[in-house]
Amino acid sequence: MPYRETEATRRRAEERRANLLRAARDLVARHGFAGAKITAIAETCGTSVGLVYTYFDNRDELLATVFRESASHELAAVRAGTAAAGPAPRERLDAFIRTFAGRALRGRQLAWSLLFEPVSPLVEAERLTYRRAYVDLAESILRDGIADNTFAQQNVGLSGAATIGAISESLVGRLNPVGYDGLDGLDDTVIVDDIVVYCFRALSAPSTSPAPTRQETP
Amino acid sequence: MPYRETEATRRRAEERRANLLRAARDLVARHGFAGAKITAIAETCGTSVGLVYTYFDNRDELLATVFRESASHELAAVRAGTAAAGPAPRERLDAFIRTFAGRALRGRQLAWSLLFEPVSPLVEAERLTYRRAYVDLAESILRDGIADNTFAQQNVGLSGAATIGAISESLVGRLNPVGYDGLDGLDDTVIVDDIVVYCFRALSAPSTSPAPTRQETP
DNA sequence: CGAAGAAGTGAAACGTGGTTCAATCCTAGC
DNA sequence: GCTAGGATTGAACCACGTTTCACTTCTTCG
Repeated sequence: MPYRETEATRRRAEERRANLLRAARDLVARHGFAGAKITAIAETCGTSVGLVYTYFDNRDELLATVFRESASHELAAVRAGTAAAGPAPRERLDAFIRTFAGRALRGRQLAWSLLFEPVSPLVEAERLTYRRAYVDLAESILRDGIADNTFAQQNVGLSGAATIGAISESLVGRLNPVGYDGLDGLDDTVIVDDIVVYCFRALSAPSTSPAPTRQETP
Repeated sequence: MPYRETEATRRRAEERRANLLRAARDLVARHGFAGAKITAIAETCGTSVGLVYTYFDNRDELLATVFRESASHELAAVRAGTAAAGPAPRERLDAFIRTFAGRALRGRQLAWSLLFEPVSPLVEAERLTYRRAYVDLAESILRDGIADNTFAQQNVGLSGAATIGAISESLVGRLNPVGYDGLDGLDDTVIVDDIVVYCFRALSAPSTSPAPTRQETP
């Protein structure tokens, strides 16, 4: 019985798979999911079209994997940024928004693809999962902030979703490859600052509502 | 020279066109834009596939027309609902949100299609226009409210977008045909009430303390 | 080396809708 | 009724990516 799977072959296979994923990720980050065509992926990493199908059942599954990897990377970054701000809800919310918005504006095509680009249902399901994760993160900050009176008493679930919505919608214009943007001409940092202001006002108790942090002048 | 265009023929043609549009509208309201296939449209109003192309250049243009009609109808309804509330910014904002959210929740598939369903770039352009119109409407309420001190001094453009985003995102879960919804189990009216609360908090001046740090950006 | 069988190739088949167009049906005016 | 020319039909066509699969190349081990 010749041929046996061995360390070398397994490693090579994993490498191949990783290569395909990397190629796909790059294409997505450059041209969106629509641009990640099987032929393009194969070509990018110098293999044949058919090979892709020995590593992935079909395109959707491949794209879903790409989505998962990219999105979880982003989520981890936002979580890290938030955690780095310490335990105080005020600082955590500030960091959350700035990390999220900042990263999105720095990698626009990717952010747009992850947040808004039309995708197949399978990938959309993946997106829903991550959207939930962001809402959850916002909610947990919110809950802590309500407990210590930083934020007003409120429907946490709704406020979480609404806040993610407010942030996203404020960014769509800038991220969309074919933009509309009623916010043209404004500097990115101004936008982010104003998003922070908006969210703090939206979540804080009217009576206490303190000025948000890190307010540099434009 | 036999055959001449006449009143009767013209009327019949317009009727045909209107029929096609109505069929398409119904299909969109029932199955989304993806469900409005040319064959389905033709079948629905008992004509041939080919005929569609004597009335519309191509599918995208037809769908864009459908979008325009449906969206402008919705927009008009929201405008009317808002106007009916009188001149006071507080009541206008309240009416705006309730009309918008209420209609969306009453016609979910249509609302979802108009707001979120993946569509071709041509239709997406149409969507952008209407989204802008809603943002504009929100902005005008906001501006008036700032003038009479109902609302806080703020970046009107951003707050308008963010507010539309907050409302939309709070609704996606309920509208999405394949839902995620972290807000399951809550009653529609509760949701709408809480959206109103959220938006008012987001836009209103803190009752006691004066305007926040960052002054309005034009 | 040679056999067993996995890895890899890429051209052709497929699926899905939109779009065309030659053939046919109608309508208006004589 | 007849004709010119528009209205209507629907099967064939096309576009375009995805997926398959018969074939070739490579890897392992006795």
